[in-house]
Amino acid sequence: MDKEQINCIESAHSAVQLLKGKWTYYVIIELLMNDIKRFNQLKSSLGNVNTKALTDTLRFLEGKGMLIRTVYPTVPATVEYELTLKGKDFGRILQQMKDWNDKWEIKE
Amino acid sequence: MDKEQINCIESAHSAVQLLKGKWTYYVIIELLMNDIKRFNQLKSSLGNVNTKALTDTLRFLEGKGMLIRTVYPTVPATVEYELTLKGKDFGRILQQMKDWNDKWEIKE
DNA sequence: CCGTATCCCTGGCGATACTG
DNA sequence: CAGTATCGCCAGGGATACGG
Repeated sequence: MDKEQINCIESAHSAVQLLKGKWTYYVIIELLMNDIKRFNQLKSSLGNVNTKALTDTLRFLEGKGMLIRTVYPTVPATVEYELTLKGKDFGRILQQMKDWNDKWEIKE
Repeated sequence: MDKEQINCIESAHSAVQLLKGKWTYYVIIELLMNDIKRFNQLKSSLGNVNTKALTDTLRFLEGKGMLIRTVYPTVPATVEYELTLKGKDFGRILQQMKDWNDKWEIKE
């Protein structure tokens, strides 16, 4: 890896930010696996996150253009979340992280 | 990306943890660019992090096998930090994050 | 020079109750 | 069902001073 490349890596910063939150990573994984999920489906899948943490996370990812929130005017309300193309493409990064981890984890 | 692949991505978890800390990312970048740096060199490169935050970060990364800490018994003490092979290989992930970001960032 | 030792403070997150 | 609204905690970081 040459120096110029590395120098430019600083622009990885905004991608890194996406993984700072405690739940962002798990939400993305869930939506990669299931395409579409409703609020409470996500909530139970993630082992009962509290509602505030989950809504904060979803709003954050929506703001970053990672997912789409769709509200259906039913009673009671139905809301579906799914990844955008950008969000789905992020899966490649997670895949590479997995590969890296498998490669370097301690074996005994 | 098929479902089985995605399911396994959960093992990306420990790679994700490496980016949670406020300074881990920047330390790795610095050491990718410079191979070897001493404590105060890192400190000033990172825009004067406070000492505690930096030592915590360095100890954390050392514990994860990302870097090597070498102490030279000079007076005053000299300490050098450099990435391990594992740490250097992590650069590929950051590179891909940069590529992803360039691909999807908003242009206007 | 390279930290350790304190103290402090903030914001991310949790628990819970309540609404359209 | 899908949140919003409060309140509170506490771990991660910051500022500073001191030690080998």
